[in-house]
Amino acid sequence: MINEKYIPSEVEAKWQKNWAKEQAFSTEVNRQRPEYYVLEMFPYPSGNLHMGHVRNYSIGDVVARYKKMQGYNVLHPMGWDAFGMPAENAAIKHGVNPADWTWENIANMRRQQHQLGLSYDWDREIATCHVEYYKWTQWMFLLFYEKGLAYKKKATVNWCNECNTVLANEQVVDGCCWRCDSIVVKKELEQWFFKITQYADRLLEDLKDLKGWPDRVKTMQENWIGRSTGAEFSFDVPEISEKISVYTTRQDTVFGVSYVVLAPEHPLVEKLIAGKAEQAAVRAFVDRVRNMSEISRTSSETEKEGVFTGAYAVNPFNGEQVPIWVANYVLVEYGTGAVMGVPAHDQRDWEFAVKYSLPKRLVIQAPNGELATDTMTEAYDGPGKMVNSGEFSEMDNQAGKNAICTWLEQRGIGQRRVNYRLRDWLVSRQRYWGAPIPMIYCDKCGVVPVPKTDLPVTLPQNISFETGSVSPLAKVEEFVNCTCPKCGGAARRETDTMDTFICSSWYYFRYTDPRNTSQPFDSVKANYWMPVDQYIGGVEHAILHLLYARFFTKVLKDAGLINIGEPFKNLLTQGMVIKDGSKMSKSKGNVVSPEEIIAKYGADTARVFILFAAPPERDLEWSDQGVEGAYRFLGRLWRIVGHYADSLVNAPAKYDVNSLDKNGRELRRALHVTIGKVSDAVGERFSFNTAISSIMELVNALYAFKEADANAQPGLIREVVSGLLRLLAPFAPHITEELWHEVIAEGSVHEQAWPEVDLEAVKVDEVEIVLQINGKVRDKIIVPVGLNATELESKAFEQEKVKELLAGKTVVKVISVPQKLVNIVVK
RNA sequence: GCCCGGGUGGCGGAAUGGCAGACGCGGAAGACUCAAAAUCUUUUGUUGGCAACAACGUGGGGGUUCAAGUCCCUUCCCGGGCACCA
Repeated sequence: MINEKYIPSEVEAKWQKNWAKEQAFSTEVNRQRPEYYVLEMFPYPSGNLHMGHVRNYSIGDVVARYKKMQGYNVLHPMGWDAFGMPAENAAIKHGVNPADWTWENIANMRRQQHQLGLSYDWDREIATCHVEYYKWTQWMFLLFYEKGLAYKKKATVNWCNECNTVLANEQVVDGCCWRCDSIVVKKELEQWFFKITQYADRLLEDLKDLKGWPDRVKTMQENWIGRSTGAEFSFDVPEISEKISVYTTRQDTVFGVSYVVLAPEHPLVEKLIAGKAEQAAVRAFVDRVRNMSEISRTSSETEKEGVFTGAYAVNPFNGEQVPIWVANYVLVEYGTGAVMGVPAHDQRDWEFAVKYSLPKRLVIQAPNGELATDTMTEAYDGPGKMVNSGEFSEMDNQAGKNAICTWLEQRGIGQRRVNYRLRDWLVSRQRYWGAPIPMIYCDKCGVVPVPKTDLPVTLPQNISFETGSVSPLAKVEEFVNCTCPKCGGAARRETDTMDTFICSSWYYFRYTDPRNTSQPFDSVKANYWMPVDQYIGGVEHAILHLLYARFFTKVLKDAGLINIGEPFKNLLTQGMVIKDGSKMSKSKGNVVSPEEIIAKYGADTARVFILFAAPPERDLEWSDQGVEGAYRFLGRLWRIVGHYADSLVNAPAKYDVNSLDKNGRELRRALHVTIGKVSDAVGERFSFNTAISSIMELVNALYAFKEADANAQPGLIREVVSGLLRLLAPFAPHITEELWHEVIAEGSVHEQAWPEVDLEAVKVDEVEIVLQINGKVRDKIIVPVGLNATELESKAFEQEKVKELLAGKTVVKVISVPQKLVNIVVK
């Protein structure tokens, strides 16, 4: 018997318990059915779900449930990105144990996820801080090391004073720390790196195959990788018997070089100025630039400044001596740390030359032939004909680029070169709460990897947290001191932990085989499920996580562990949840707590609202009244099904469709039109908002039917309600389950097949045709379906209103579109 | 500066080149009620008109087309990404 009033808390708790008991969403490899892997980015266990999570999981849950009803074997797991700074900060601030803090947060957030009624296979839950997980993260590190992809080097690295640790380039946003926003400084440190640059080309190339990714994300990755092609060659510096190697993409302009510039950190600077009058000035300049912050140093707004070294280099193309400068706009990390200056054809060089009165020489003439350095006001970087370029003069500059390279290669003084903006991934962190890097330092044997059989390297408990610049693990004697696996002598452990982005770079593989104790995952299982068919998360990971995960996947493929090269086939980047015009945040005080909303309206309402209020990729404006609307809609559904409950329970499963009257046929048509619309919206377009609006229309149609026809055929009502509940089930899983159970059948609505359109039901025998005169709607007529253009036209001219409006006018043209409209053009 | 998104009623948002504003919110009216809430029904782009109806209307300006929110050109505004990468 259906309760008169819809009380979500009762319905939802009941079914959540039931699904948990039945393990309704557990999955195994099954080759009888097509597989489908839907994944939402796993959360950091901060303690509470926020609306962004609710949105993320609601979207994923709709996809998972829909695919399941379509007959797919669906994998839909959940876990925790559980290592990271907040746990450690809580430890420092409140003296709690990071592990305890993390596990408590996980427990709370898991409880909140249960309240949302998400269809996860909870047997596959993982947490990256669990020793059975990070053991395999360490295994991955060793794999990278074996493959020569993990190495240690001393380098200038990004350091965050607030977080007391180094950061990867990807984690520096506008010169600030991605996590705490404080200014990042440079430090010279010996650190572990992953050789992601070795995969730069493939990471770039394979973007083309990611048809299911938003262009925006692909473009961002493309920019980040920043591939360029050009030439590298040397300028001789006879006075010190050295060469300065430069990289350029504009080798076609080599005859226009009027100076060579080094980065302040370039290793040759000291040698060049040794004993020269310029020595003091150059050193002062270099010191000043080095002390500039990263932000002002790399901003294109910063004025180009430089200083002459007093030394000269020889242009190998024309033998000219050109001055060597040091300037702030040259970066030591990119290319060779030295560039050739061609003021006429590079805007930066132009500005620099103007400031220091360096000569400009035109070597590319524009197609209109009007360029001259005296009349130019800025550099010309367009295409053209090479001039003043010796044997290359008169060549098209594109062809010239090639010819110059060939010239260099033939003489052995240079070659074609590809360069990337992407740098290797700095993966060490001077923090406690992360996976320890499984490396050992032995005085005799040097750097020795921990044997895989000795894993895991366990994080010690009972550790004291004081702020300082050494890694917390370095202070734990029992952890640091160990024996060398090679010689058995006394040795020390690496005390840095891994960047947590390593943990999240392979978790989607672990889900495919989460309890494996002998390997990170079984290849057969991973190959069955992978790639992830639909990945869903925020666009803020467009570069970070999504680039690292792609890198990992390629390395694992090369290592023979899997047979796919890309982890995520389709990517949906959801928009933010906004309130009062800005992102929900504690500091803005505009946070709406999911738990409160669920307590007041239920999870179904929260889900329906959040999916209905905006398309998934766009930002979503939170509206309390909108939530009320979603709640009202579910109430309306509840009541209309309740109204028909008696006849539904006794309804026949089959009935004679031909016996329906006009109202009945229309209702049945509404059902099947809705099935078509919702299937298209959910399955093809991820347009959940319009899917829900179509379902709302069907409910409205049911109310209209009730008003019009008191004696409904039970068979028809059953067909409609059964279809309606199945259509809504992925969105509002609890209420549909309850109603299904009460009025349709014993089993779960979520085990049912997705409804199919009956084309017969959708057919109509009359259509409305719009009559336009000069493109303006003047009348509408109902005509039998299938009239051709000519028949329609004559019908149109028969209309009294049309005749009236045409009186005294000349018909110029008539456009007649069957099933749609007739447009009469008159003068 | 460059590259992506986006600009549609009072609001969130719909519209394979073919009736702009589906659906929801908000507003108005009616029914039920002693009354209110809840619910159900009707209505609701703007302007003019008692009305039938007409004109206007998708950031601005041009264009293509019988027909443009949708295609093309141009311009403005908002959001995001990249930005001395040679």
